[in-house]
Amino acid sequence: MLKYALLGFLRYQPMTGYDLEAHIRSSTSHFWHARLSQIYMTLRELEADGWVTSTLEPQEKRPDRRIYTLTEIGQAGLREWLAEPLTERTAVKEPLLLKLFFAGSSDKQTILHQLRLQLELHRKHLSVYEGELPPIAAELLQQQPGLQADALLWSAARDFGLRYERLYIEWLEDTLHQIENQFPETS
Amino acid sequence: MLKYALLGFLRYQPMTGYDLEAHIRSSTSHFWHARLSQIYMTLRELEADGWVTSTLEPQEKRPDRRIYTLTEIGQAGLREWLAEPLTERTAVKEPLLLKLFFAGSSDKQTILHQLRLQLELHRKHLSVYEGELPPIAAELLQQQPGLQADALLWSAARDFGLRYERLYIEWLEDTLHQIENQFPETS
DNA sequence: TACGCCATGTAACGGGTTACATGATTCA
DNA sequence: TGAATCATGTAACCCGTTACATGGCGTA
Repeated sequence: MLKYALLGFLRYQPMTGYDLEAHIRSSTSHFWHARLSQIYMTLRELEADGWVTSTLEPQEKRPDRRIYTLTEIGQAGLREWLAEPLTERTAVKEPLLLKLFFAGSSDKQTILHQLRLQLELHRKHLSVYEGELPPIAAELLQQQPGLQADALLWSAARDFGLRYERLYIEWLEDTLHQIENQFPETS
Repeated sequence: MLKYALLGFLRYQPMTGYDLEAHIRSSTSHFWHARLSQIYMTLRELEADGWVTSTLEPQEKRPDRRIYTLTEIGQAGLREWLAEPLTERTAVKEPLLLKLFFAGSSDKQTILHQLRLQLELHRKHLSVYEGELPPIAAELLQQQPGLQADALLWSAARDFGLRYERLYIEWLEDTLHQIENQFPETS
């Protein structure tokens, strides 16, 4: 699926793998992320399949920049993927819940400690998240008018992320209270 | 991580891979799932590491049942994992959001259609979910008293799943309205 | 002086999915 | 008659992570 994220960003403008990573981090990372190494590998594969082409821009005292451009074939591939509906819901995989589920014989304080740590992490994340109006996306909007439709979808995706973080925090708070009050003390 | 789910269930009683799959499906599947093939492979690995042992229970006209039992080493491994806190939040990976994010140049009706399909899937899932009081877990509770602490945690995990589904549905409804009203018609 | 940014990649490994293979029993 | 349940597994593949390798520039 990463390949479609890359194609999606390349539709706006040609870019390097490094640039793509920055775009992903600053705008889709709340629902889709990737490591640089994987981005570089995937770009190679896309090029091998003819979905993108690359040119080398020489640089001194720094590795040459390899700039990727979307081809006709790549555009068609992206369009096809976009048109294809997802016919299943995506299953959740949440390690914290797995651990909590089996923690019945753990020490009460250990469980509370773990949940409080997660609460802290999620609160921090939410506050960062709330503070950002995705800067790279904003830049794109200024450069290219006619992306209002895109902007609407971007904000819908962002909204999901915010709601999710709030849910997570509320659930942690409620669960902490429940465990504080109802979980048996270790005897 | 699957291995800890298997150990977690084996702590209650010895079981076959097939049984474990049923337990997972009926109680953790909303936040952790696995295919049978993966379960069988993982059990082999656990046995090779000495975390479980297995005995063959002969059956006629059906493959023999291989019953797995948790060892001391396995119990210690599980305990250790339970004590280890998760020091990061788990990143979300949601294909629907990725697709939506890049759908700016798609046809309005195509987008609406995809979101409506997801809404249907999530509503169906929620109604099934709300209807189930995990039967296998309930059985365990009857057989083994002293699992009230476990039951509290099970219901907390279940609660997360329910909230998540409700959030997803609300977000889909809101997003559908927004797109219906504000997304430009394809000209 | 040390950390973060820029900029590219390779190699080994891990976890998970899909497809394949077998086949009787039970229930609608 | 056909689908679901019981019951086990193997092999190929795919996606992703971690670790390794290189190294100058700007800034605190």
